[in-house]
Amino acid sequence: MIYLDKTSNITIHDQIVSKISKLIVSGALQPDEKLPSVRKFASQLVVSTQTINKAYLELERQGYIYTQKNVGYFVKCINDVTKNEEIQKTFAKLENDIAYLTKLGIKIPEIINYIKKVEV
Amino acid sequence: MIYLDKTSNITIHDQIVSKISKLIVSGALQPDEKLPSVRKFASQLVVSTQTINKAYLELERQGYIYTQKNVGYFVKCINDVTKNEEIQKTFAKLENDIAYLTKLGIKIPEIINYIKKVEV
Amino acid sequence: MIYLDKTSNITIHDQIVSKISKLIVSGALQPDEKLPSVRKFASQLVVSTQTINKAYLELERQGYIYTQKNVGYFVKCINDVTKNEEIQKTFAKLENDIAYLTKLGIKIPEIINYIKKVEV
Amino acid sequence: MIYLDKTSNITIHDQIVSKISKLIVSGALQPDEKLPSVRKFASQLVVSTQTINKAYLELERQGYIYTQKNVGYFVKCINDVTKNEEIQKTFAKLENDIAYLTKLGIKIPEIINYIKKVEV
DNA sequence: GTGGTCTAGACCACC
DNA sequence: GTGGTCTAGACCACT
Repeated sequence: MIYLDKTSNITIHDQIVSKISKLIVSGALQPDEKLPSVRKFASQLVVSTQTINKAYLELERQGYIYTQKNVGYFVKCINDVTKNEEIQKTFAKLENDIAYLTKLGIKIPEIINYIKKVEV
Repeated sequence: MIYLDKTSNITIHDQIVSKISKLIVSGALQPDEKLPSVRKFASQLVVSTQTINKAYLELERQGYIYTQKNVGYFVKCINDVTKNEEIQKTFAKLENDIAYLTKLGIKIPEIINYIKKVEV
Repeated sequence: MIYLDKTSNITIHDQIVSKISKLIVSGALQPDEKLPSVRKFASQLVVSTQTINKAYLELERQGYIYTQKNVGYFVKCINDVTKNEEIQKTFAKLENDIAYLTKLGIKIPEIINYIKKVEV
Repeated sequence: MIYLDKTSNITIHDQIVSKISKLIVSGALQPDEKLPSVRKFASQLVVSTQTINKAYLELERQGYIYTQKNVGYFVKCINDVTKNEEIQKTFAKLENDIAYLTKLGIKIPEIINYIKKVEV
């Protein structure tokens, strides 16, 4: 289930786009799986249908989903290119945060130790 | 110098708050160092003075800076508590991204190797 | 055979109406020729019978076809008046496009040269 | 001034997109010229602000205009590539209509004569 | 006053 | 029931 922060500075439809796309890329949503209908999803998340519409349109524009009129929205098969892009973006964020941590006085070995604990 | 993304969904004053606070916590801005005047900063960043004002007020509220009337805004001495909070938040983000990377098929040792390369 | 663009903004039954009427006026469909039954046509075009029904009713209203109950829909004899209307409408569109081309910097002689090549 | 057909099957925002883009490509709207504000245009055309918004967003996506937040929408400099695309599309329509006219019994020389008269 | 977002409710074409 | 469009009115951040 998706949790939305309605007080956030990030727009609601962008939050939805971001979460759905993550679910797709990570495989939690399988190719050709049907997404909730605009109306059902809107009532589930307690937002207007237009907000869902905008999110779905954006996901379609970004290549994550496709639409069949009068039928519904479906998950596209994510190719390796898209996946690699996601990996690159995430590594970039990682690098950024690690740089920040070192500025805060944390040494790389400490970070690596932390990550190894995450693994468990 | 600060770069702002005026097309971003994140509000401009929030971008400023986020960047200044990072500069402070990481030590790039030293305690009691004077920040640019509202007007100068506004003209530097090509935004309105109100936007800078709002950013400074928020930074003051969050405890990063203090104000001396008719003199200017200054960097507060960041205590260890604040620093630790930052570290905790950053580690939380790190953990999040690592979880995402593993879902994308990257193994922890690969991530660690990547981090070691960053170190160089 | 008719090709439909189901992603178009133009409604499906309007696309059908437009294509059938062109086939009739241009003589590809001869007077008193029987049109496909609603059900067959619907399954051929992979649309619902209601859509075909609506298209046929509209074609009847516009005077292109007539219906014999329990028998089917048939092509009407297109009189010269209808034909002339079509010709006028098409010339109007032509004029429109030519005006646009001249605004784009294309000279009339170039357009005529292009048309002469089409002739071949 | 723009006239909208609210009874048309073509969506209102698409009508606006189509007309504005023609005005831009043909040079009636000059590069960096400011477009009407969302609200003013909406009240002029007697549509909702969202409809204008959608039209402007689409025009931006198609590369005809650009936006400066809190300032307005402006006409982009149309490069020759875009112009050539427009010319190609219009010639395609022309060819289509000419084919239809010939099916209706009009000979190419007649069409050329007609065009020459348009020239006057 | 500017763009941008959101809601709640409505209507349409289609399945 | 499905997506798609539209309205009218509201609030926000920024100039």
